[in-house]
Amino acid sequence: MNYEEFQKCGARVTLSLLAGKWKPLILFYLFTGSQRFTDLWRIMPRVSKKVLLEQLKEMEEAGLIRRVEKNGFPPEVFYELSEQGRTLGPLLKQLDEWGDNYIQTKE
Amino acid sequence: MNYEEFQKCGARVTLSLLAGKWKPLILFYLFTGSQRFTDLWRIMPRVSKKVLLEQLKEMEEAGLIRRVEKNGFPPEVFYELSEQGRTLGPLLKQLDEWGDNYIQTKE
DNA sequence: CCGCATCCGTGGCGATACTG
DNA sequence: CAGTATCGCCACGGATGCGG
Repeated sequence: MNYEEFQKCGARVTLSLLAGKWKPLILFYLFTGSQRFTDLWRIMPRVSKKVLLEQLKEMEEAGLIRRVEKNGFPPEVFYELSEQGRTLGPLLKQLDEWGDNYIQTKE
Repeated sequence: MNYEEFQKCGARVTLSLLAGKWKPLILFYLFTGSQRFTDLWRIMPRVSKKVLLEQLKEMEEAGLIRRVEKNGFPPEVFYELSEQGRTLGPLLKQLDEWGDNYIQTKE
């Protein structure tokens, strides 16, 4: 495997989708159900709205989540997992388990 | 789960260990066996020695790989997976498979 | 409430040259 | 050959304020 092949390989692609600082956390929350933007934002007090929007937009373009807008004023926007995004479940679980195990061995 | 918990959660830890631009590729190569530094470097023509060394050092400190030095001149240094690093095998495989699948659905 | 524009600091990454 | 020193870029993330 050379560099070009590596860039296209599955592992690289997957990691690039999860690479954003807040994306895994967003995914974890969305696994608990559809979330309103302002609620997502409130749960993560340290992220600016701008950045949160960026990450959501990227994930939406990647097809991992869906943006659901309810017309009216004030606006009401929900974000939820797509089918594609839901398939990340087992992967996130394994990432989590490996990490927990790793932490154990370091203590 | 709040932000602080998230920072310590397993998934986050795992992702942080794999986050370097060249780390997954390094791991893939090391899974094929112990590698001399200069060979690793030759295989990845686009990375500078400085950066490659940085990533190797971080992975060594994380306990994922081992640095094996053979005394003499010119110096001869090999890098190889630790037991800990070897346990990443199934995880990398799953990352790769999910990514391949993802790419399929995009075509 | 949601999204966008602007400005800015920082760190990861890279190029290059040099030492033992 | 392996590693260090120096310099610079730029994308990412963050702070703040405006507008629909």
